[in-house]
Amino acid sequence: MVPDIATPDTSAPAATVGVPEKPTLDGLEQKWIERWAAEDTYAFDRDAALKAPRDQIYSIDTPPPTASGSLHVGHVFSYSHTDFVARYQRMRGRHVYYPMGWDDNGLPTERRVQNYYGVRCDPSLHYDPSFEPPEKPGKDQHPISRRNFVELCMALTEADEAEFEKLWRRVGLSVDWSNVYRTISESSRATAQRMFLHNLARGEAYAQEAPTLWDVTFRTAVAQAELEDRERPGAYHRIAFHAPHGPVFIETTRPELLPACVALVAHPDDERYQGLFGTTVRTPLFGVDVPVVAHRLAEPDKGSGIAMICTFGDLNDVTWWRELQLPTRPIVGWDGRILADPPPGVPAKPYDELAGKTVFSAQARVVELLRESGDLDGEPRPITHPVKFFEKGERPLEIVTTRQWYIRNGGRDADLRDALIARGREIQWVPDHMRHRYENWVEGLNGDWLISRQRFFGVPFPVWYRLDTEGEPDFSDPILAPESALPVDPSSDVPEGFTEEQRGKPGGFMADPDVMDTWATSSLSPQVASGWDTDPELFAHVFPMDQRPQAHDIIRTWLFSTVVRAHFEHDTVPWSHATISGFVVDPDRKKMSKSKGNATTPIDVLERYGTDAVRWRAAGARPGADSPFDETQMKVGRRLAMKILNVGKFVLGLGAVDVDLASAADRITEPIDRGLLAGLAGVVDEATAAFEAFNYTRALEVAESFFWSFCDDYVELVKSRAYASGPASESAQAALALALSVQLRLFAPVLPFVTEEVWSWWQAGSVHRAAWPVASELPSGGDPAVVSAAAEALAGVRKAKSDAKQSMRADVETATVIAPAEQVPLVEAARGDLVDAGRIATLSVAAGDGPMTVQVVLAPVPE
RNA sequence: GGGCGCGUAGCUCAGCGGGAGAGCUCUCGCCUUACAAGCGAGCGGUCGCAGGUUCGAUCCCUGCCGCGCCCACCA
Repeated sequence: MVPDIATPDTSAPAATVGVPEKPTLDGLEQKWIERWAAEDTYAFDRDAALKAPRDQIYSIDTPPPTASGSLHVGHVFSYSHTDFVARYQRMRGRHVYYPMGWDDNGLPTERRVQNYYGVRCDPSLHYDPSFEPPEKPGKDQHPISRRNFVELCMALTEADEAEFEKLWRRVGLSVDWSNVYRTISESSRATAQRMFLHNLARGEAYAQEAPTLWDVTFRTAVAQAELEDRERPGAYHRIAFHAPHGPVFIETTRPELLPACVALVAHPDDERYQGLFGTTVRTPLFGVDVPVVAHRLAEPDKGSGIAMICTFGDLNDVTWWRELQLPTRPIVGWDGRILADPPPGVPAKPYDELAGKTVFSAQARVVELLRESGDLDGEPRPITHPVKFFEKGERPLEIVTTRQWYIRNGGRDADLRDALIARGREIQWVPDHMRHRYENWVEGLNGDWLISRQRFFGVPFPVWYRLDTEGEPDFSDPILAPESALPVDPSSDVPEGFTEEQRGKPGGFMADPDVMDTWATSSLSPQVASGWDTDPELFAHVFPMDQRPQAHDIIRTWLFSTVVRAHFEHDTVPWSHATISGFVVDPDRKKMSKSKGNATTPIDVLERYGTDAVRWRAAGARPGADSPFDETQMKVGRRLAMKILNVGKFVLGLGAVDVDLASAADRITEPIDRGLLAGLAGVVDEATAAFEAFNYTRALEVAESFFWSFCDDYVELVKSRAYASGPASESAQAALALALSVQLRLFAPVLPFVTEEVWSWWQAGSVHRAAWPVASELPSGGDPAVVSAAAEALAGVRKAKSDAKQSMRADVETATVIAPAEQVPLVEAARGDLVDAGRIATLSVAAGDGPMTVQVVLAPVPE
């Protein structure tokens, strides 16, 4: 269904800039980028939008690119996809709200700053206003205060973002560049903190001390959504525990966790261990008595069927520990090393041999000790097995008990989970099957969303804690920042009723040291972009937004978390449509990414083929479909752009330039001219329907296929008539003018530069502010079959010339078209054009059986 | 192990119940006053395999094979 909406006035007065002698694509980008900026071509008219009904506004929740990252061709493709739709909607007459954002807070920026300047953040240091980063990063990272560090983050991201904007302008994104947001900006921070306080007040956010997946390199907690499995070498160690009636063998890949062992576990139905349940066994080396317990998660056919539970080796341990209410014996610290002191009940010997070691060297030592004590049965058996990593990390995750902030996401609450799945079904997914990714993920959640990170460049939690007389924090009764004060930085701001001198002192206060995870702030991109915190009037008009474009790999993170936040705060979905783009993959079908070294730099491709050609190629990748990068395709796009330029020049030179478009339809009398425009009307309808379904690929395809036949057949057929004068000539000129105008507008969303260029030769204003074409602006009643019949007959003549290895200019003495009876009048209707285009002296047309044939007698070739 | 998607010309892909298509590549031609970064013509496929439904299947159903992605498993 195509909504019936008002379209802007297009009867602009002709203001011919002039048709150039030799049109060229060179320099088009720079020329029009500057012009569009100067004329605010893509500005969002807030005042008009606020008066417009909601369905005349189109708002887009643009993905804010990671400012510290680098953009490759894949980004260019997916952002182009969104721009196609934005331009289409704008031409449909809608107020397109299309801001750009930069995701500049978080770990990626911190890493970039550390490497770029050779610094690291040490929160214990004081701010040094005179600090200047070294010219060249030194070998050792220079420690600086949090505020100095954040200042560097701000400076570097600003520079990065300026580069990004340049690229996006080059790509031709019709973004309103007066409306750019940053996820680290003051208003973004205020939005994130306000939303957090709302979540907290409603019980949707909470803090908890719990075992947490922990990256030992970055020394921060990470969330379930940020995990990935990597195959790593390991080994099964068969180890004897001591029971009264002999050894009990367990198999483990992590013998170094032996001192953290709190129990052995087997399946309740496992007959081998029935006698042991309820008894205790003694750990080797350490001699700690641990119970043997039963739990359904223990798998009889895995290893020896009985496993040791350690605090904590993996998530299964956490489950067992929680459900079986076992004690805690933590031995791994935040830095990934074995803690200095043994946990309660574990003897200092031989623990002291492990203290301070990495888990890797601790494992080696434990194996030696087990070998010496005779508790290692046989040799370790090497295996490879999947190990959980932080997706940005380099070392396996540990599980460390820490205090963290969470937001409920249905991972521990079936009702909430169902509600969020229902939200997913309110969204229209493009393509539809991407919904499964969402539901798959929500159904598989096994815990709430961990949003706190032990990092520096992010949005801090607007929370302080009172310190008791011993200087210990009281987490049970946090001091919350008042909403009127947001954003706050609790590490430098002081809560009401306290003074800075009381910070960290007994009886005083301390700041919550953590910052929010990137997704906890980017999940608010609709609110940030729509002015929830800054412009409630606008927010009421553009939210829920119309479209969330994004890639499929972050459905579980960005998309899901955005749904969660909108569900809690607004009791709605954040947008009506989620359009999911695929990846650009290399010829081996591997995802393009900088880290893999297979990424193609966009600027290079844009330089070589031109923006329109690259966008044309991008349009060939349908929503959700991965698409291989192939330079030969870019050439095809460039060829199309060139063709539009050339045919535009030619058609206008044929007299179309003087045609008054408003009355053109009345002067189109020739059947083939009317037939052409009837065919074009069908193309307009198809392209429109395709765009309404976000199928820019199909929209381009129908326009393009029509266009090539327009150039190769129709223009060739009518050009000599158009050259002449009289009513028949005027008919051709009017048809050419209308067809050019409509086709430029059909191509405008995908090929903004070349269409704007040709448009500017004879029309006032920007093609991108012109009305999307509608069938009703074209004369009705024509028969497209006239064009196809004439083209078929012309092809027959061309084939004869080609077979005779003659030029297409060769003269034809006689051409005899034998066609099905119904085609005869169609060919006759185009007789004059056919004779001219084929250089035919005598043309006869007759009815016959079977498909059309053309018998051609060529004129003798003069020597 | 679960889910999703995809297997159609050498390549990239459209078509999805009654004629197997497009572009690129390749071949052969053509200086044709819009375009030689062009134009014209042509070669090329038992539509992954096996069953089933149907008067009829590339298209619908079932199973299998292959590829990709997501999730789970991680003693």
